[in-house]
Amino acid sequence: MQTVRKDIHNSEVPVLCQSCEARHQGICGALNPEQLLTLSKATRRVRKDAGEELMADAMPISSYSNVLRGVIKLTKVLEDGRQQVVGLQFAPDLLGRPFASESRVSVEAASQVDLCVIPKQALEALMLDSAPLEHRVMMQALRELDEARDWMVTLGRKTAAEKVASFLFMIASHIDPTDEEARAKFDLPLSRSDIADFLGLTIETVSRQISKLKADGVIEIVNYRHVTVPDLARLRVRCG
Amino acid sequence: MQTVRKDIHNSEVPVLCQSCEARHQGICGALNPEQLLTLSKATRRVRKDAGEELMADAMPISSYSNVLRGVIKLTKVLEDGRQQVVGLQFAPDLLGRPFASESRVSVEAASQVDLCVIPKQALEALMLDSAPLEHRVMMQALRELDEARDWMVTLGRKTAAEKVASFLFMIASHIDPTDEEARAKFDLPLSRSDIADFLGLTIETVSRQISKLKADGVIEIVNYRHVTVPDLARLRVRCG
DNA sequence: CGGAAGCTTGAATATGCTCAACACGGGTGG
DNA sequence: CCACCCGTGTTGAGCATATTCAAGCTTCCG
Repeated sequence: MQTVRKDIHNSEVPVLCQSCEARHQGICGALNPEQLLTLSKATRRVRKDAGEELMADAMPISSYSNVLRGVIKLTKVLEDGRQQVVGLQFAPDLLGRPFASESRVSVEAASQVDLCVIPKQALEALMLDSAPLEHRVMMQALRELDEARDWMVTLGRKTAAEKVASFLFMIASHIDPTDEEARAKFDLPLSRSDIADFLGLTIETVSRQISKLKADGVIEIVNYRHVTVPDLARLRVRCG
Repeated sequence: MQTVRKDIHNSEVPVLCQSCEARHQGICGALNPEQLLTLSKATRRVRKDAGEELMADAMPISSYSNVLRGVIKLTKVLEDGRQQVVGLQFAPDLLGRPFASESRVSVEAASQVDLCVIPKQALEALMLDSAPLEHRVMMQALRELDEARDWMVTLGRKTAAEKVASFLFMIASHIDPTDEEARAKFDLPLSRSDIADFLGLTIETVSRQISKLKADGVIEIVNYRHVTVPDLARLRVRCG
């Protein structure tokens, strides 16, 4: 049962935003109805399929996007084609490097996604105007920095088995943020190839380690993508 | 020949700040003399030797610090002792995770450092008050995020040889930011052990790769720490 | 039913690690 | 002033882990 949340001046809240899941989360939560109205005049909702590129590395940025649904992957590529996933973004994250004219990563839809696209100018103007908004954008950047540093430990110091366990554990806690002792059930938002690029491994190694976790009864796999973890704590101890 | 820079109301600029190298850089550059005066009443200068720990992981934070001289390393440690350096900070960076009650990394002086220590309360109060200050802090966070992501590519996808070359290239460009075609000469701010922890390698592998670069004439080593790079472009191509 | 894409499994190989010995340089004390 | 010692760095040999290359298997779709 879903009810529309009440704003103080709900009549002033743009129609599109009234039913938006992200209205009170992410950056929009920092805006008053008036600011929301200004912003909403410039935004548009877009759906993208898995695999579509939203922004290329080193290309000019013309817009930010709110992630409303689905998973986005940020990647970097070496000249010879070696690829590394450097970040994953979920709803209600804001997409786009604030205050940069060029993207420093390539941005791609990992699953089907819904986005609320915001022109660069519009959001940056509003940020100069609204300290709470800028603050929220900063808090997201800081959270991403924490996550990146956590991941550096995984990339630099964990074994293949620990890397794969860490990845599964991260997805499990992100998608299904129940208790650590609980059972979890979810669909992997990434292909084996994406997981490999995220972990700095080959797809074969990822596959072998997943098979091993399955053989050891730590996870159950149906249909490649669908995973069940009977006991998250048992997965947790495999993360190193 | 060093001259003291003129502020509009130089008389109002605190004595300590007047001769401070970082006065117009880092976060202090975003402050007017009045704000600087308020802040300076709470700060104190501290010198730390290489190896001293400034902040422990998961411990409460009571202060921020401006790095005035030297190199700081941010590390994370796994339960079994495996260590990963997740960031390096140079002058005039601000030390300390903004708006967090606990540190998420362990902070250690990699060389002898001079710091300007700022109580947590004082800086955060000023940030709420001054959008330009908060903006500058955000810009640093975003730069650190960019750097972390660049480093994830190195950790995840580069060979040992490329990792070591990348590290030397990064230090060379940071310490001696001359042209890429130029000759560079500098002291390594990190021990072999720190370099290994930064690159996700062992000290033996780091040593071997440095020896190889030396044998190939890409770098010259005097005295372990002191490095000369006759041609940065030749080092650059080894970074992958 | 056939084909393609994505995934798994196996065998051989290479890259970086472990363990161990040794070298260098700086400081200390006889 | 030299001998010694300790921390730090280098080098070598054997080994383990993850990669490469190759084949075969699922699942999805036409």
